[in-house]
Amino acid sequence: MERPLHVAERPFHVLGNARCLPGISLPTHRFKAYFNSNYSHMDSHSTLNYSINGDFTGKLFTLGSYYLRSRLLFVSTLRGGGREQLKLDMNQLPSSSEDNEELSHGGSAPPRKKLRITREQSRLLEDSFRQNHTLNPKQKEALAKHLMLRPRQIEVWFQNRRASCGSGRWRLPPSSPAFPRGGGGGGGSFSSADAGSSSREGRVLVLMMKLSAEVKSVNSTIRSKLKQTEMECEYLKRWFGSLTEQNHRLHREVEELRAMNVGPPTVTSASSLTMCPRCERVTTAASPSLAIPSQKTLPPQESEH
DNA sequence: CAGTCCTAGACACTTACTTCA
DNA sequence: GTTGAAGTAAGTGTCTAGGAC
Repeated sequence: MERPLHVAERPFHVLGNARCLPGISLPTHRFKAYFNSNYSHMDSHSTLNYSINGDFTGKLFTLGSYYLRSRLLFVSTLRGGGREQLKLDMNQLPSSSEDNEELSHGGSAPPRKKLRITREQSRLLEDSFRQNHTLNPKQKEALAKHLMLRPRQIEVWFQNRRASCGSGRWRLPPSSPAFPRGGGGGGGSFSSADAGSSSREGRVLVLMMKLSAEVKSVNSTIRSKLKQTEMECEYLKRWFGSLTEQNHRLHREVEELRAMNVGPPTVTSASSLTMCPRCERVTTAASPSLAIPSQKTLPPQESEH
């Protein structure tokens, strides 16, 4: 069943964007990333041939789009001018025992499991990161093989690692130590190679300046958030004061009405109340001017004081 | 050569899982 | 045992460079 396809056949040529499909959809490169990540032991082209049968093989050119839901691959094709959707059950793919284990969840998306990278893996990744903050595909593949991880996991680790040391806005020199992270992993110590460097002081100085700038930035963020919280607190205090005052006023009115002793209170029957669907105000049919603000009424604005 | 389409990689932001106090 | 915070693997949306046509 499996046969290598000529490159010119371009089985994954997408005529439309996968995003045009409803539900969970993947653009092409994401689908490939997913496939390579989870089915790296198989060739994606031949897998499609295997799964969809020989009849479909000839139609691979006309793939419209595809998307994944759980482990189901939906392939939208363009046959005879009309759209047709094929459902490819990945459960039927020849897969490893690990995959089969994951797939035994009755079709629903399995709970997201979190991989914990071992210390040794982390150390090697840190070493690699220290040498280069980005990986080319070959390096990624080699590292993945060496660490017994999926290439996608290496990719994600490097992305997160870059993000954790300055969001990629600035880069450490290739031989500089990575930032130490909470909980360790040994990322913060100099290697023997660094110790022998003649420009070590200079790099340390640069690193300290960058750290200082980062600290200033973080402090600034904290200050602005604190300021915002203070303003919100002040606002809520004023609102509370306003409501308290309103409450007192209403109590006084009730007392005054009781003092007037105007006979039995006239209770408005529920049937005579109407609610405006737009402003959600409850009014009586007789006196729409006595509108009662609903609970969704916004708190008083700054300008009201 | 310019324009268009597609791919793949990167980043920012977010979510969700795990660990630990 | 429970809970909340912190750390972090992974998901998602978007942008961009580069190659093919």
